[in-house]
Amino acid sequence: MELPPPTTPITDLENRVPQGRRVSISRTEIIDAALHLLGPHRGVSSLSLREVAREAGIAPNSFYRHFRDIDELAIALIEQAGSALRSIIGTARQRASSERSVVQTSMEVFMEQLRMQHGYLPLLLREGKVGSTAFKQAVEQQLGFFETELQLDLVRLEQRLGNQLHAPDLVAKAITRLVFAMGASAMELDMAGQNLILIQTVDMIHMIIVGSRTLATHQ
Amino acid sequence: MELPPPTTPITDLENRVPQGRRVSISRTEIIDAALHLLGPHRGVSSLSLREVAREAGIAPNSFYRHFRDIDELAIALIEQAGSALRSIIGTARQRASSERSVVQTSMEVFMEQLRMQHGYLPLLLREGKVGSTAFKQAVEQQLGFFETELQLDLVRLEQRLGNQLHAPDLVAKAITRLVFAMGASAMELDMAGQNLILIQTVDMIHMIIVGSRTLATHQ
DNA sequence: TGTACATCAGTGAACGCGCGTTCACTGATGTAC
DNA sequence: TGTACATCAGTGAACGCGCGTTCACTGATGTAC
Repeated sequence: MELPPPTTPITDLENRVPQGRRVSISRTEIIDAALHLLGPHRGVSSLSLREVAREAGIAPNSFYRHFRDIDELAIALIEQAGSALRSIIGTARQRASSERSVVQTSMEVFMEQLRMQHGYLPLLLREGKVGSTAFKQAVEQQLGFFETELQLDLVRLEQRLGNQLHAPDLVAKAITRLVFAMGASAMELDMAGQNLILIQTVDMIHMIIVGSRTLATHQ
Repeated sequence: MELPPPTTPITDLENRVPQGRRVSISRTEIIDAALHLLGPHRGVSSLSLREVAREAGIAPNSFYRHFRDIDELAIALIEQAGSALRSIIGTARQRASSERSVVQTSMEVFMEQLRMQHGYLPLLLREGKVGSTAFKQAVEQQLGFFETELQLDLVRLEQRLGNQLHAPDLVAKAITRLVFAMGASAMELDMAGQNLILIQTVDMIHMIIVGSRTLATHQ
């Protein structure tokens, strides 16, 4: 009743495949609609099928042409958010070199993402404890990817510095979990509060790394 | 239709206040009903007023005599869970003395709580990111209490051992957040997986403490 | 190029359901006399 | 002790709502000839 076919121009992808069968709806458009509904204060689990359909400007049952149910959409959202963020953080890490600046730079990028109202990070931070098993596994998987990449970077960096690390896998896991937990609390705070969390988290990360070095050296 | 007045015997509290005005429903009974509905896989935010009322054996609108809405019940649940757990962990800490055994013992008690199907811990672990502002603040407050008590114990212990700590408040905060994050992942796992998480978390905690000592000493 | 046909993404209407909330009630309990 | 009354915790019925899901449809598009 309200929304006739959306007036936004058709994407480039659309133009590149003109002989395709697709008409006006794509999976991506539905995902984007869901993303738009999820501000900084709403969780994926609170999305309803009809609401997403409304936002995407399609009939409720058209949803089923692209996803089996809402849960499948939620998982797609998490996967998209995870890979987008890993790419962003990965780029940030490459630009920094010394240990302090790597940690500092990564955390700054992280907090910057946090502040983006409709960004991917709040999405990942808020989820993971509620929802279907498949959904929780999807979140856990993304965290695992973060840990693996962090561990690689850590080991590389410490070798360059001539240091040894005790249990680098646990160092990476501890840092990842801690950063996500701290980030989740930071979401509710104002700018000053977020900066405090940033400083605290950087300090915590250093304690973990220094502790790991000390344990590797002195025992 | 199904449930006439519950057949469970009236509590001791009830008997101690015989001239009170209360009839068959108490706030506590509603909280217990909600607790019973929340197994290891359901979040507080998924509870409906009617469902809780059904479980408590009362009419849906009787709920309003005790709580303004479901959110007020959720906050009461979190507060009860938090204080119960702090008491349990506090007792465990007092029984242990050396650093290793304090960490080890506390974590064992923690994991034991985790395994209790209708216990308080899963409740606290699952929440905190979704829900009303008041609800999230209630969860954050409980975490703050944990941190404060942990910090007191840490400082006391390290003084006895003759060690100094860098930023003991951050050490307590990092440990608390980490333990809760690791615990939350452990909930989904079997016994063997939970034991692995236990070992990993103990190791992580030591890295943080050792790192804090090293930073306090060497700079 | 033109026409007839098959495909299938998107749809409008309808379903039954559980929800939160409201209303006026009822009936047990405590209190006043 | 007995009676009349006020209080108010608990209730049954009803409301309108948004939900997920289904059905048979329609009409644009690609394909065969």
